[in-house]
Amino acid sequence: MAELCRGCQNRAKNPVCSEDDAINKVQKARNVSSYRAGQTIFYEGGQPLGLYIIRKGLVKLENLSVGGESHILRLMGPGQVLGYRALFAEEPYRANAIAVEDVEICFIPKNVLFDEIVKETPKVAMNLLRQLARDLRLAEEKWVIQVDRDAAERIAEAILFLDHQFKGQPWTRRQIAEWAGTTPETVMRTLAQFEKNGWLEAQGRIYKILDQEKLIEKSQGT
Amino acid sequence: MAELCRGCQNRAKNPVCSEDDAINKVQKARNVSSYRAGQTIFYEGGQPLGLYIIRKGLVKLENLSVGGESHILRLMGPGQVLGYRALFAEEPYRANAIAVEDVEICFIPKNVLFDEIVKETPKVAMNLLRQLARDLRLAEEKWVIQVDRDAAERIAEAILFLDHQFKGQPWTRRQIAEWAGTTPETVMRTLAQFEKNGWLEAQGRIYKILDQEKLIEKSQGT
DNA sequence: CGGAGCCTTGAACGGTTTCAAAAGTAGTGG
DNA sequence: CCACTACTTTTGAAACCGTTCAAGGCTCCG
Repeated sequence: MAELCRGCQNRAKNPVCSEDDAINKVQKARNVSSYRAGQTIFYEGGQPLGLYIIRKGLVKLENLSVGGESHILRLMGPGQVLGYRALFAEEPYRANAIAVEDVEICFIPKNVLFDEIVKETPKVAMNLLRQLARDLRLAEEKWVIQVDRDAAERIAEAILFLDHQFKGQPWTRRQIAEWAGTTPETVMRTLAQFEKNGWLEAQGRIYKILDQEKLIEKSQGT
Repeated sequence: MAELCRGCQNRAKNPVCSEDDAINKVQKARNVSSYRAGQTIFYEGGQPLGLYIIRKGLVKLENLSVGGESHILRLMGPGQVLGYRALFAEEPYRANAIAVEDVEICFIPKNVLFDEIVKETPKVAMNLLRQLARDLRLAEEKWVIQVDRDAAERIAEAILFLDHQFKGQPWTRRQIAEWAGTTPETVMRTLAQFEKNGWLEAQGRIYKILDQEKLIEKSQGT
């Protein structure tokens, strides 16, 4: 049995649960469920029925192009919300949400969220606006980086981001490539170079940053 | 003297003014001003003091990279809002807003918008959430397109977008390049090719689409 | 034990950028 | 109104970065 929302250690990180005025309504309406690593939480094309809040584990939002290549749009960990973009845009999902590890998730149905929580708690609305506005900055930054940084610079950026947001998490070369907008081969060669420079150390799929300064310098175009 | 907000033909297109419950507050608080083509409305690094609504003309949001290259992040026309991302993110502006043509703009101060409009009119909050969520989709799509379409495909996409959103507007090769994430030379050569194919016709800086089907096909990677 | 997917390296190809140069165009200020 | 300046348009040629293809060995899971 899941504990009460009030005691949840993820409350503070989250635009909905963090407000005392809303927490009782969340408690009543929420629905907890689990997914194993690799399982899909929602599919591209599906209609959003509510909002997900990650309680434990890591989720990736992946977009499949016509050629079959996969791109990672966003990564979310404990305390972060999921599935809100399509919900508020009143559009179908445009990406697959896939559990990278075993995951536990709270679900809040759309009508409760809209009619009881957002409408009656302006602070939640402001929090969600802040969240979307910051995601928009990140997405626009990602495009600019894709346009005028070369592959090595983007990979340095990716390593720094992944280490900062999800420290100690293992990543395959392919996942890093799907995040950085390049190929696994290029990630391979570039990371080997970074290791030779003494900027980081790879233990299997876990990377340890040895010289953050140099990586930041590289990521910003020398 | 500016006419009353109720009679403004841009009301419907706009997340704030479209709601009857809010329009009187907007009318009282707004401030109309004008900018000549080429003038800057706000600067990267500045603190947002409120929200802009474009009444007339075209505005570009441009990001300058360290190398001095300029990238167009967003383009806004009459009825669209401007400066809301930084405002709701509680961050400084991350781009310059520059008038592409002569422009007239309504300004609504932050405190009125937050305390009197958004807080008291949940529909405005929902409209703004929808707007941001859709911008986020566009930004993420733009990144994916940048990653796995080649330059010609991106330029086809750009021409279709610009024609759809801002029909009859003149564009320099450089502006198209800054939108499509490539160089003016590549835009030049590609558009010449499109003309030779009979897909479009250039009259100076204004482009007329002759074969939309073929351009759509090209933009999606043949 | 078998297979799927990942890691790793090499070599070649090709699309885009970069550099350069000349002509056209638009806007500014005297 | 003209001249000057700055920017755009246009085309050519060369260099280069990163992808693509290929092949071997690896690990992990069923």
